[in-house]
Amino acid sequence: MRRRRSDRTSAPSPAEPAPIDPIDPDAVAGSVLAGDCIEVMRRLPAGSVDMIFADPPYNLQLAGPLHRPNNSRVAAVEDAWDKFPDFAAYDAFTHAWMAEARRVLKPQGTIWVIGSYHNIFRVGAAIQDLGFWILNDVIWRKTNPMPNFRGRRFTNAHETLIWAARDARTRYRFNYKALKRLNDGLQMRSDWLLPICSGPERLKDGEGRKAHATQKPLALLYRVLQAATAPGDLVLDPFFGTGSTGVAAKALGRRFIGIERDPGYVDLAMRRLAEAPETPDPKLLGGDGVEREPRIAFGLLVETGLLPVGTKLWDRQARHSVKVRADGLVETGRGRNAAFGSIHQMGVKASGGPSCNGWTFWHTRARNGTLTPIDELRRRLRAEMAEEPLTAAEEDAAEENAAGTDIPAPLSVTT
Amino acid sequence: MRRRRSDRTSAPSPAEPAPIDPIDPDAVAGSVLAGDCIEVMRRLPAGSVDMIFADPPYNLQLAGPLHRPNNSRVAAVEDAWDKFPDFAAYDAFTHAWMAEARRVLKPQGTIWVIGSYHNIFRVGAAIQDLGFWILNDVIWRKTNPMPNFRGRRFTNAHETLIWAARDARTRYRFNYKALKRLNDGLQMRSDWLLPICSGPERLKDGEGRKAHATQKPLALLYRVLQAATAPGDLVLDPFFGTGSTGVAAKALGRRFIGIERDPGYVDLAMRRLAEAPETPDPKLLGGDGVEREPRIAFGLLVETGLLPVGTKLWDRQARHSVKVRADGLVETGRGRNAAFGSIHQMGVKASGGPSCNGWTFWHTRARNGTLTPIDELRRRLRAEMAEEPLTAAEEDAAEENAAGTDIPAPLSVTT
DNA sequence: GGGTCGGCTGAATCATGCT
DNA sequence: AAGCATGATTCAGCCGACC
Repeated sequence: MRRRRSDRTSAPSPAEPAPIDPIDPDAVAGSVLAGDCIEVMRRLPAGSVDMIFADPPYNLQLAGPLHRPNNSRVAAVEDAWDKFPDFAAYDAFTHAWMAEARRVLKPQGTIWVIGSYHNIFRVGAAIQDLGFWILNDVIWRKTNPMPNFRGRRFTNAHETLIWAARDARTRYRFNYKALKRLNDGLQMRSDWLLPICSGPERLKDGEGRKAHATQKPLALLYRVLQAATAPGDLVLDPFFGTGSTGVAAKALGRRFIGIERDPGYVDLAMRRLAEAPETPDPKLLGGDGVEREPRIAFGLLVETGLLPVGTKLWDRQARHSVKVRADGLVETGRGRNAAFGSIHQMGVKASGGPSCNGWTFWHTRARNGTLTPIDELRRRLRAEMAEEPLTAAEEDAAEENAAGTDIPAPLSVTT
Repeated sequence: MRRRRSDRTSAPSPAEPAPIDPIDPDAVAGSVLAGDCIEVMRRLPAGSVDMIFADPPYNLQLAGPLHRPNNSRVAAVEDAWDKFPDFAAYDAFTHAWMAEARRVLKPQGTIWVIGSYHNIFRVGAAIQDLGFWILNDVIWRKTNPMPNFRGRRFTNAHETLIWAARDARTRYRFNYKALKRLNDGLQMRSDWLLPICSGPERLKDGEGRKAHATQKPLALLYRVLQAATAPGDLVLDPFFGTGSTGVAAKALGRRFIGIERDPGYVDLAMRRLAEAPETPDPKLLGGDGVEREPRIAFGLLVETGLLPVGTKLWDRQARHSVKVRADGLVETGRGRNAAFGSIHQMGVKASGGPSCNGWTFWHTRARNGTLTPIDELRRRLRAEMAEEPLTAAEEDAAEENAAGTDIPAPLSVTT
C-alpha cells in the first residue's frame, strides 16, 4: 500500500524506525556514550568524524576450555558479546555497524579495524564490499604472545589491522614523516612489533582478574593516531571497551567519542579517562613536520640576486645545462634548437623522465667544479624570509657552500 | 524440458559438461599438467592429495604507471591472468577453484593459500564459507620489500598465508617438533621473516627480465612443506607458475602435481624441475622426530622387567602414589577406595585435571628419594629397541638418572 | 684479486593545488 | 570538472664496472 504524504505528519507507526534523536559530536567529544554502537552512530550526523578505530568482537568460536601443560586453565574470551550463531550472523552484524561507520566518517577520513584470523577475513571483505578502499593491512607482531600449549599449530603471535579510506580516490591523512622519524629514519613498515597489554597498564577488577578480555596496548593506539590524525581531530571508537583509544587520544591532543554497550565498561572507561594525562603543550605533539613551507617562485631567486641572469645551471652529471633568464624561466640551445621553460619543464626535457623536480635537478657550479642544488638557495631564502636566524651549524654549512662559488651572498629580502 | 533417461546414452549435447577423463594422481606425480586448474582438478579423484599450496592471482587493480624518485618505472604485474572485472568475478573464481581443491584434498589434508590485502580477505572468507577450518594465518615478513616511493602509505612489507584443514575436526599433520628445531628450540611463530626471491634463484627470460612476475622464494615453500607434510606425501599446486612448489617438494622427498594454464610457464617449470636436486638419502629428511618413534605400551615396561610388578609410582610432589600391576595397569587404595586404570586415567584422578600424560606425571622413587619420570624408562627402552647407541650426553644423563634407584638395568628386548 | 661505488630492481591498488 | 603546473619521493640486496 502506498503511503500518502499526509501520513508522514502523523505519529510514526511501530513499523517505522523510532525518530532519531540527533547527537552533536562536538558536544559529546571526550565522553563515552552508552548503548549499541549501531543505534548511537545513527544519531551522529554524516561526515562528522575524522577517523574511526574499531576493535569489534572476534567471533572466536572456541570449542571448549583450554588448559596449559600444567593443567591450569587459560582465561579465554567467553563473554556474550563474542557469541554469534554462524558466519552469516557475524557478517550481518559487521556490515551493519560498518555501514553506519562509513556514513559518519568524513569523506577524507579513514577507518582502522583490528582482528584475528577468526574474523578479519569477514571484516576485510565487508570493508571492500561497502566501498572503503584498503590502504594497508598492518600486522601487530606481539613480543610476548601466548604460546600454543597443545603444540598443534604455530604460535599465534600477531593480530591484523586493516586501514582503509572512505573512498577510493580521496585525500586521506598519513603523517609519513612523523612515522619515519618514529622508525629511526626509515619508512614505517606494515609490520609493527609491540608488546601485549600487561603489567600496570592492564586494568584489573576487584579480584585481580583482568577487567576486559581484549584490552589493547596504548602503544598500538598511539601509533595509529599518530599515523592518521592531526591534533584536534575527532576520533570515534564504536567498541570502546576500557577506553584505550580515548586515553591515547587525550595524550596526543586528539578529541574522541567512545561508544560502549556494557554499562560496566562504560563506568570503567570513564573513571580511567578522568585520570588519564593530557599533553599540556601542543608543541610537544609534533604533527607531521610537513606543514607547508611558503612557496618560493624560482623567479624570486633571480629578483633577489641570488641567481644573476645568465647563470648556468647543470644537472648532477653536468651533462645538461640551462641559462637563467630575467623572467624566471631557463633556456637552452640556439637558433632552431632553442627552448625555454620553467626549471621543471626543462628538467623533464633534459632527463627524459615523466616528471622532474627542477629544484633538486638543477645545480649551480662553483669555480672548483662543486655542484650545489638550487634547492639549497631556496632553503636559504626561506630562512631569511622567516626572519629566523640560522643555527650555528647551518651558518657554517651555508658559508662552506658559498665559499668559492659564483653565487653572491644572500641579500635581505622584502616581500 | 525434462530429459529422458535414454538421452544420456546418446552423444553429449554441447550444453552438457564434457565427459570426465580421469587422471591417476600417482601416475602424474612429479609432472606439470597444462590447463585450467579447475578443469584439471575435476579429473582428479576425491581425497587424493595430502596438501595443497596455492598462489592464486591477487587481483591487484593497479591504476597507472608508478615511478621511483629517480624516475625509473616500476615493473608492475600487468599480466592478463591478474585482471578481474570486479570483486564478484574474483569471488566466483575463488569459490570455484577452492571447492574443487577441497574435494581433491584428503579428509585429513590441509591447504595453504598466499595473498596480499588486495585479495586475502576474499580468499579467507571463501575458505571459511566452503567449510575449511582455519588453523593459522601466517605472515611472511619480507626482509627487503619494495619501498613506498610516494610516501603515501606504510611500506607494504608482508604477505599473508592462510593455513586451513579440510574440516573442523580432522586430524591434520603439523610437524611441531621439526619446526621448533628450525626455530632454535622455540615454538615456530605465525610471523616468518624471509627475503623475497631475487639473485640467482630468480628465473630470468632471454633478455634478463624476470621470467614470472610473482616467483616465490624456495625458503617459504620449504617451511610450508616441512610444517604440514611427511616424506612421500602428495602435494598439489593449482597455480604452479615457475614450479617453486615442485622444486621444494623434490628437495624434501615429497611428491607433487603442478597445474599451470600458461604453456610458457609449463615449459619453464618442467625444464627447471628436470635440473632440480633431489635429496638422495631419506634419512636426511628428518620428519617430525615424533611419529617415527615406535609406540611403547606401558605394559612393555613391566614385561621387560624395567618396572617390576608392585613398584610404587609417585607424582612429582610425592603426594599421590599407585602400584604397578602385572596387566600394565596401575592401582591405588584399598577396599572401597580401590581403583585402577591406565597410567593416564589414574593421573587424571590424582591431578584433578581434564587430562594427563601418565608418562610424565608418574615417577619412580630412588632410595635417596630422587624422582624420575617413567618417560625416562620408555626412552631407554626405545633406544634399546632401535638398537641405536645413545649419544654420549644421553648416556651420561641416563646413568645419572639411574644411579641409586631401585630400577634394574635395562634388559635386552626382543619383540 | 679484493674492495668500492654506482646502477638496477622487487605482487604497488603511491599527489596536490590552482585555474 | 578537467587540465595543467608544481614538485615530493626509496630500502635492501645483487651485480657489474672500475680501481
